[in-house]
Amino acid sequence: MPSQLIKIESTPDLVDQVYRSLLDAISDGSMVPGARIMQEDIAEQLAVSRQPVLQALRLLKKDGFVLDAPGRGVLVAPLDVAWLMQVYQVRGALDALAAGLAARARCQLDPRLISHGRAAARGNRVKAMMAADLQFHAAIYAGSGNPLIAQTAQLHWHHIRRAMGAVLQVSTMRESIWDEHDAIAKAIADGDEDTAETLIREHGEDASHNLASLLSSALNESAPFPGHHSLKSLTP
Amino acid sequence: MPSQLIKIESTPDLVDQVYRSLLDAISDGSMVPGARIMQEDIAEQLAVSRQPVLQALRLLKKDGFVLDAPGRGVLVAPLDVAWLMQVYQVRGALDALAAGLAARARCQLDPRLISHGRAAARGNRVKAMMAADLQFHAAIYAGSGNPLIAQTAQLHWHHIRRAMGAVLQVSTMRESIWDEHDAIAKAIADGDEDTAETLIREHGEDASHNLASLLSSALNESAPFPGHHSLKSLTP
DNA sequence: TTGATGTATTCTGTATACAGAGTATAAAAT
DNA sequence: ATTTTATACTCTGTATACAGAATACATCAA
Repeated sequence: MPSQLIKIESTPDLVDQVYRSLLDAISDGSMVPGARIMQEDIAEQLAVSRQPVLQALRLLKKDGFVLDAPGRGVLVAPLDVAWLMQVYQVRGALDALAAGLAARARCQLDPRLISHGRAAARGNRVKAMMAADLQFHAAIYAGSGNPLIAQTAQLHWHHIRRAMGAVLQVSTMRESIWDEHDAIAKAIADGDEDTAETLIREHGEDASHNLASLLSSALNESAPFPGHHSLKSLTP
Repeated sequence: MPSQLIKIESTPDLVDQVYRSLLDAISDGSMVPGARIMQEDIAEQLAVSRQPVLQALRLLKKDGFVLDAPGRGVLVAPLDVAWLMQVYQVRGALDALAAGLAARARCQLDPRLISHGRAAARGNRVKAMMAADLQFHAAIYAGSGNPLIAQTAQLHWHHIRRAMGAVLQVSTMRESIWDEHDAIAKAIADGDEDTAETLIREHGEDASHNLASLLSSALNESAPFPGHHSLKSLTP
């Protein structure tokens, strides 16, 4: 018998790679909301044929990141405050569910999530803040024991990330959210379902209102400037 | 100015049509759980090329209706009680959210939904019962004013429909659920958010437990019999 | 008869080719 | 100069063609 062999991981599918590349580019704002997407351009930039691009675009359409523009292919979905609020509502419900389940399981979240989060909040790198925030919430999803929650909410986070990137205000990520996170983690560890659900619900509503006001004012003043398509290459 | 013209509806996309056809076939059980899917077969049955089939399968994979079978394409997702429970959990949260929002809007559900539901429950056509059930819940989604809820939950209903079809027991749909529906509708109309959420939550948990026990016993006894692929034609 | 190895088949994923729909441009008429 | 019409171009969706990977079968050896 040969010594332990490392299992080979599944084929990196071109469609998946294109999907991720586009999702990233849209989420981080390098593909401007409202910009028209041309399959051939994307295909050329990523050095693949139009086929995988076509399929990836269809997946993104299902997720709401691109919209049909009947006569002229697809568009990067414009930022829409109403839509964002709907996303927040659903994510709030999922967060509450996950927090309750995690509390029932008396899940111990890694304390470093919070300390790292505080550190990021003290800095001024918005991306790091958002990443830490997501990591904390993702830990709750994982702790819920229901992978469907994470799968669904993960997509919502991309929408939120996009909106946050649009309002590049550092204030969006005030440090106090980590006090809230701390309280939530404690409630979960104590197995206090009701408190965990209530806290995370309020937490989500705060974030929602906060982003709504920032975004709606930002959308009104900013004149949208034309596309600066730039995708990361598939082969890093 | 020409007189009112009826707007022409968007192109019936082949991919969408294949997607719906497959989703229907999987949901109603005519494509057996665990059966292997061959693109060429599907393409031939629907009289299209493999291309739209390929894309539709990828969408279905994202939804969890088909699974990757690394070396051999895709499989109709086997019925899995644990997975179903997770679906029910998420749907429960969405239902509660929708019911609360609908109550806040003091939404008046069409009373015929319930009377028709009772009529169906007295009959013995399982499909009609499930349809009435879905219609009631869909009305709540619509009443919530948040289309994202409906979009997400709708997929879950297909999973549930599939599981219900597998346990063809009429008892699954006892008439008493329409008493529960009635109470929920009243709470919504009265604007009583808490009651509506609580009632629909219990309602969902009952259904979940009910289906879980039926399904797990059914899965243990039934010897799965080989595929009887049969798809509805694209052009009816 | 059982096991292993080589070959052929099958099926998927990607690329290329083709046809149709729509838009924009240019030319012509008022 | 403005409006209308015709032509060319662009881009999408679908079909076909191609190459690689995996499986199943058959052949051969023990």
